[in-house]
Amino acid sequence: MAEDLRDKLGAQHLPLRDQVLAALRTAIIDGDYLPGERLTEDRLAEDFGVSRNPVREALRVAEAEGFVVILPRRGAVVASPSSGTIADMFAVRERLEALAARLAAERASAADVAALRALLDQGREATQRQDLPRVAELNSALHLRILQISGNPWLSSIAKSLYLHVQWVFRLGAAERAPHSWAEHIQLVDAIESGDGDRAEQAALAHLDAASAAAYENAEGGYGAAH
Amino acid sequence: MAEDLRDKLGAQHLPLRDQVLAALRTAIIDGDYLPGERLTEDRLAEDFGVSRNPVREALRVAEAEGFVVILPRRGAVVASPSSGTIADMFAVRERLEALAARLAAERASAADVAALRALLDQGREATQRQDLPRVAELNSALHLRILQISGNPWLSSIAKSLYLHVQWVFRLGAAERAPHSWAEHIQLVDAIESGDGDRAEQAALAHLDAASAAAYENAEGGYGAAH
DNA sequence: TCCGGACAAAGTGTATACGAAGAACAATCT
DNA sequence: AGATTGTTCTTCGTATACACTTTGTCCGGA
Repeated sequence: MAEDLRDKLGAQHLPLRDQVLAALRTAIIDGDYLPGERLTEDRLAEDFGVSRNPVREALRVAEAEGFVVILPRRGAVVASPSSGTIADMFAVRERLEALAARLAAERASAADVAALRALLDQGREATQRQDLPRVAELNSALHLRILQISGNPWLSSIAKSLYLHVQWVFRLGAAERAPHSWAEHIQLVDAIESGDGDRAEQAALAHLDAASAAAYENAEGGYGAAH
Repeated sequence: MAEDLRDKLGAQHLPLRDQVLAALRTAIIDGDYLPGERLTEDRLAEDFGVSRNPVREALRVAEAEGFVVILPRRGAVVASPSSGTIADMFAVRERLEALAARLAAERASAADVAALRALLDQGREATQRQDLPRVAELNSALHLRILQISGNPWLSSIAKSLYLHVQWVFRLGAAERAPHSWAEHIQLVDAIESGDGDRAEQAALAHLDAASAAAYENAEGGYGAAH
């Protein structure tokens, strides 16, 4: 048993615990494991075809990242993001991405800007094709790229983590909302290219405000689970 | 062997891994383990008087928190914060604590303000006594309290983590710089009490700017290690 | 019926041992 | 000297064992 998944995972030469962590994260984000669901070590070990050790190590990190909650002597359960934390997450993201936009504007090379423009083009195209999953993917890619261009590793890693959680909440809320106006993205990249930090920061703030409003409205109904 | 430390740690009923993690963190922050130093599992297990399992789990979390770097098949070494990351950390902290100050101003209860005032008093007193360690401790307590009052768990946990790293860098830089002007703290608490979010945010920014400048100047000489 | 305690089951927390594989370093050989 | 080969250290993953908690169940008695 368990050979099937192990082979699938074991193809690469990454430590198993990292593969388990990645698999666990995506399983949670994709809703395969729902908020409140119990994650016993044995069960996860079997699901991923590994022994308890890699699972345990992955669980500790997942806890630190906020995807699971571990109760002493009781084990792990999938965390339950409440609608309160959506607002909290966006409040933090807004500050962080505004800073990222400013730094990116101040530091972006021509190649950086070109890469952003390329993403913008692909996004426009995907939007026309109504390929929503692809648009969402490009949306993430754009934001992550700006983070990277900012050159601040702390900013980058923290915002990346927040971004994952935002995606998680979105997935749970069934509504696959049409990703927020691509026009805002264009203004943001324009601002970054101009090298004007203030302008870039304002553009980021405006974008995040709009996204936050939409997200909050979308999630208002509640998104199941979470007892 | 190892019974001595185990007894010391095992007094409470927290999972061993958490105790190991806490001990590891403080050991790194206090400079007992220096940047670049190699941390083999066996060695840590012996140092803390536990088996390798809790150590491994603690190491993974410590890696996620940025205190150690794990090289596949090579093991863990204490991370080496460079002077570049000091500036990066302060850039993020500035945004985050500004937000925290604003939220705290908007949400602080009378009891919250009273608690802050109490810390302020103790700080003034400790400053007069020239009890620098105590002042540093109160300084942390004040910032952490404001974070907590902000009521945003994401903000709180992220900033807390950043704060630990800032302390770490400070400890490494031998100079136990006189903690930045307590007067700035008073202005910050005044602003929070007033309930004026803008004013609180400005006060936080001013404080962080000053602290950042001092820290950067202090660390400029370089603080050993960091290859 | 409802309460309370004994009892069993499940699962975590920790320790230990073992084998495989990678990395670093020393010794050896050409 | 330079390349190659071994040796050693250590991580990585597996397996196993066992104590201890928590939880749930069952049963007898008020």
